[in-house]
Amino acid sequence: MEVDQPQVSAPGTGASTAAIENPPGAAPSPEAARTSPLMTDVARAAGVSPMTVSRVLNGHPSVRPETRQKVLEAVERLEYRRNSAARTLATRRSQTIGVVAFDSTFYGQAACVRGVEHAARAAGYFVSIATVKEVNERSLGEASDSLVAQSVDGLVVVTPRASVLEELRERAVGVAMVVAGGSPHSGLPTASADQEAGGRRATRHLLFRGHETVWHVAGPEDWDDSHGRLVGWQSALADAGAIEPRVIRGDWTAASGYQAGLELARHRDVTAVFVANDQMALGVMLALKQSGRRVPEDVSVVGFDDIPEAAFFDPPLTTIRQDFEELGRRSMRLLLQAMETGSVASSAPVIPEFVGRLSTADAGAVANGLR
Amino acid sequence: MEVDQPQVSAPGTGASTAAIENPPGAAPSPEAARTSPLMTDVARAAGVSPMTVSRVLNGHPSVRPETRQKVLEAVERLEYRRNSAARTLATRRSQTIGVVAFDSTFYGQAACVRGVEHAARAAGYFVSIATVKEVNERSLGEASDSLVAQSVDGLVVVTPRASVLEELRERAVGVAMVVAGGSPHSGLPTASADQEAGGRRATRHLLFRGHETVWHVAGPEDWDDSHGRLVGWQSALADAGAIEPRVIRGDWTAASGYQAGLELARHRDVTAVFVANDQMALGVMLALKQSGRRVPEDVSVVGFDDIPEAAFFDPPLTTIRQDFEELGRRSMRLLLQAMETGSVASSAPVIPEFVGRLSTADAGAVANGLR
DNA sequence: TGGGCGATTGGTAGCGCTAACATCTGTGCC
DNA sequence: GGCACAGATGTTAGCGCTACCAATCGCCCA
Repeated sequence: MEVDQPQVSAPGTGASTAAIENPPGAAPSPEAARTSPLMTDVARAAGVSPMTVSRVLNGHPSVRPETRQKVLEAVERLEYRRNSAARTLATRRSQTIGVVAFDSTFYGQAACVRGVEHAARAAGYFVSIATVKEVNERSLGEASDSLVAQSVDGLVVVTPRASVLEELRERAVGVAMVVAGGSPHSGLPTASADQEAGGRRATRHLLFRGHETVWHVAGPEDWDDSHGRLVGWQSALADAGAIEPRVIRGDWTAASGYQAGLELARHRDVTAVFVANDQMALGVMLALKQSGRRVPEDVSVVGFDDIPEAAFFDPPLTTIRQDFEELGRRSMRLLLQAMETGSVASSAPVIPEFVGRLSTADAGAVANGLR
Repeated sequence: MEVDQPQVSAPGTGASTAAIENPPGAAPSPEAARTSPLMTDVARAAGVSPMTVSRVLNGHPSVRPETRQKVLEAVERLEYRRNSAARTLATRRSQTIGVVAFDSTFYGQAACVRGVEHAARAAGYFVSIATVKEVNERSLGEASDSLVAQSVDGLVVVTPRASVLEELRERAVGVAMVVAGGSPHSGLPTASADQEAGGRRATRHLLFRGHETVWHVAGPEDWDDSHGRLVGWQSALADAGAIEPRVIRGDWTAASGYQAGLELARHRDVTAVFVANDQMALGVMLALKQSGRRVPEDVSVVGFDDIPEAAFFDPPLTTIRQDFEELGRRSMRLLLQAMETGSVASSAPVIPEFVGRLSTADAGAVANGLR
């Protein structure tokens, strides 16, 4: 059988027949720019080979300045945009990093994702996000799968629960991966804040103010942050020889804080409470006040996070500030490192900062000039 | 430039050199499957052609069930993942939609982005996000460019200011684009909430309660939402024949609300305030209270948005609820439509809902049992 | 003055997938 | 029984870019 050799597409014979009759340099006719220009078009316009265009666009050093100039002008003139799919296919790198995040309106999570995103863009990466409604192996796995399917170059997992990551490491083989938040003991490079130090700081503040002991409204049991803050609280109590009241659990929402506040109000001896986040502290304070306990005169309250609204609660909330964006930035830095070197060192935990406001007072002191 | 460097993470570096002498022909060692399997591999494993594998994976109808089964099993067995860059290159569709959003911690924006994301994933699309720090032509343009460079199939712009979109339409040629939030008059398909109706509702509520007039703390002038709420307030006032007090401007933050509250406190005749969002309302209330004005006994306050914390402000805030996630979902629906049909109809604005709580009282009524 | 070296540039061959055809079954019908 | 026809599968040729190597050029030193 005769194999008729199909027309070898000689360079210059370009694909589009229409383009042939369109002399270069002509004013862009309305019909002309049907499809967006290709690297070949730029090359032709600049009088160089496609390869040279590629080199210019990739910042390759050995291109003569004037050649580079010509190419850049052609790029400008044709409004050329490199096709990233083709680039990804050829280089096996997508210039995209994936973010797996817990889908919540919690300030901290959102701010952290923001930090990652900005750092990524600053480093020249695109960002693809997948949020999960529940934090468990399966959902995180699916999310990371979908990101890996997009061939991301790296993965930042913003998760409250590091224990859940074991399996993820296996699913996302070949992709650099770091964790933001969570405990730094996950076996993966992690950027985290020292929750325990924060919890200790909050508790000590209340103890120093003369309170015999400090109650604690904790977050969900399965969050590393909850755990850290609780442990910090316990250790500060132990150091001071104070008795440890029963822990009350919330779910981070103001509503759960309100419930916790109602329960606290039933105990006549409560004078100081460390609440594991600001939203819950808001609820706690409302419940306390509605139960006839003044804040801070009767009960002092310390929150955690320092969300932007905390300074405008009534009373303004004493709290522990976390820099979530910084956390995001750090994890991105870690990821860049991991992608380049394969290194796996976690960065040292950030120490949260104490922010004194008006929701705390000395024990037993019916404040006079506090408000 | 360096090629893939299979950095063995094991501490014992000596082991890696030994691995080089790994003789060929040995049983599939753990080292073997260096690269991920290709469609060709699946095809071979299933005893069919690559094209058939492709068809199965794309849900093409004309594949015999048993063939499909064989292929799926092979896919499973080899843990095959389709390379999306290659797919994108071949199909010219990336299965990714881009989201351009204003980079803020504002609850509404974040919730809206979430809504988009979930709807997108439900529809089988990846989501790539670019946030901008400032809302102007240039920054939005850059963000959308970077998304378009990723060859997204569609674009959702979550913007507070629709006027800024003119230029965007030209830059993102060939990409379907819709707007979430903003005014519905941008010339682009838009999913929005009826801010004006919300503002009117809030103002009327206060008027009905017997207040002679209602003051307004507005958002930034250049946000469509601010404008709509303000117009609603004005129209309700006009309808009632009430005089229109001077507008006080904030920037959405609680801090700016606090400043506004301080100013309001200087006017002895203020008995009712409609604040353009809940965060500012929080600040307003604190300033009012610190200035010796009780809420709601002396001054009634209505917010806007119904953020999750609003119910736990002190007093719990009467407000206008917006369903931001629904907004996101709607804009995604619009986008899918636009991508399929090229249609450009905006969806009807959602009407925000009134939520009565304790921050409002009848004019002049020194409430007894309100708390 | 010739060979060699580095800096520049070009050609070729894919990256992994799918659209569009070509081919091969099996079926129903006259 | 042969032919049209549809369903199931295979073959070919790119999608737009870059890695790799080859070719070319200028310039230096012996």
